[in-house]
Amino acid sequence: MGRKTKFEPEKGDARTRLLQAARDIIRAQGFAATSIDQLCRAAGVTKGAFFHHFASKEALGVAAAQDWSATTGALFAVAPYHDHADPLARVLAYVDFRRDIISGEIEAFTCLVGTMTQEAYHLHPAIREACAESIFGHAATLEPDIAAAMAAHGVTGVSPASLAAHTQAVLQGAFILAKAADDPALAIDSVDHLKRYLTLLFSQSDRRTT
Amino acid sequence: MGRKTKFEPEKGDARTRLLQAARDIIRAQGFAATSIDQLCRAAGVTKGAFFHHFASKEALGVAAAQDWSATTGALFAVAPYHDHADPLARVLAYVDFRRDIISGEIEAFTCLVGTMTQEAYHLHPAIREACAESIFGHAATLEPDIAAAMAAHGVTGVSPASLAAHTQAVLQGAFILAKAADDPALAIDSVDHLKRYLTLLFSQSDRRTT
DNA sequence: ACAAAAATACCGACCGGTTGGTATTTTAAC
DNA sequence: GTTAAAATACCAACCGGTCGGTATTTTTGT
Repeated sequence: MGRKTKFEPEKGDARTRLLQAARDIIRAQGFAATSIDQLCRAAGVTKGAFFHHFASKEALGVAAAQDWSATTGALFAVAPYHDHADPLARVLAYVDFRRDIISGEIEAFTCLVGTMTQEAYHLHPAIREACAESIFGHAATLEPDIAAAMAAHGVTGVSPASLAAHTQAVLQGAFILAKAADDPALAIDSVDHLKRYLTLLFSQSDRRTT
Repeated sequence: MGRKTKFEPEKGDARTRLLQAARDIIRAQGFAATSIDQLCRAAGVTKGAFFHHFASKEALGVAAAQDWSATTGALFAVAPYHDHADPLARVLAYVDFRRDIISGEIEAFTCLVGTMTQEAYHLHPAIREACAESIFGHAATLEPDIAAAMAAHGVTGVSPASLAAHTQAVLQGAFILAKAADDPALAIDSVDHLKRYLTLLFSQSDRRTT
């Protein structure tokens, strides 16, 4: 029942290293353009190890999406934007938090599952599903705060789920623009527009009704 | 010394058919997952014809992006949203126009260059550049109307270029969400949020200042 | 007017390397 | 000693790209 590698204990096991390599390389190159050999080379493992842990390249894609959900989920769960007392303040602080992440190399702040969705939605339904769960699962974590803020400010005409999804759409689109222009500033601009939208949406309704 | 074909075999030109196949197949599968053989099969031409017209697969990608710019540019140039007298009405009608396009099969309404940008920004700089020119070139066509609407409604604090770029970010993000959920409705929702943002942004400033 | 010359358009067999994946063997933990 | 983890060796299909060749059209010298 050999479970752990005696050597290189700090680097983790083959599966973890492959998942890390997948996260970094697929974000930069995309899923289809990333070969299993390249992944193995980057992770420092052999092909035999790869197919011991993953049944296929598609299975690796699914696992990478799930791993992405887990790691980003943990990151957002402890992020400071939850600390505000007012629900609207929490929502706006979330947007600020997303904005602050955008800097440096593009492949360091862009979204793995957004990238994979584009390529896999037609060819690899299993990956598409895992990506969808990641995106909409994360969006769902915003819904309670959005719903509370809407109730507090009397905003009607939109659903919390739709608004939560829209924040993710803006972020995904911002990443595409940053990639196209090869400049993170474009992404930051769009996130600023998103914050302005939320501010206007919630302040406008205050004047109308309660 | 024959230089150019005076009268092209107009309709069924191999180059044109390859470009059409590229537009359709790459939108569904992505650039890397689309093989030259598949393109040739779909276009009904041979590999010899492919490499007669395009120096490489990357060159095909660049040509496809440029072709996309040309065809969509022609479509938007004659679109009815230009007919409104008021610049803000033109901007909002543009958003409506984009919204109305979203229906049916996902690969029919999504954006070729947005899809290619994700995959090519790191591996194929030439494609990234062609995609960027397509996206930001289109955004630039919106700037005069946005600038006029801002002047008319006294909107300050944002640049016309940034707002034009943001409309494209929302659209690109909306496409990703539609792909992830396999449902165009998600994309329509985000475009609705975009229109609400523009409405709020331009109406709010009216109250404050000129 | 006419044909040689040259360029374009297209074909499809073929090449070497790479791909995702398999089969078998070795290593190491309990 | 058993069993999981990982390494090695290997494969057939496919990849982007090349190449020699043909057919057709346009240019051009006369």
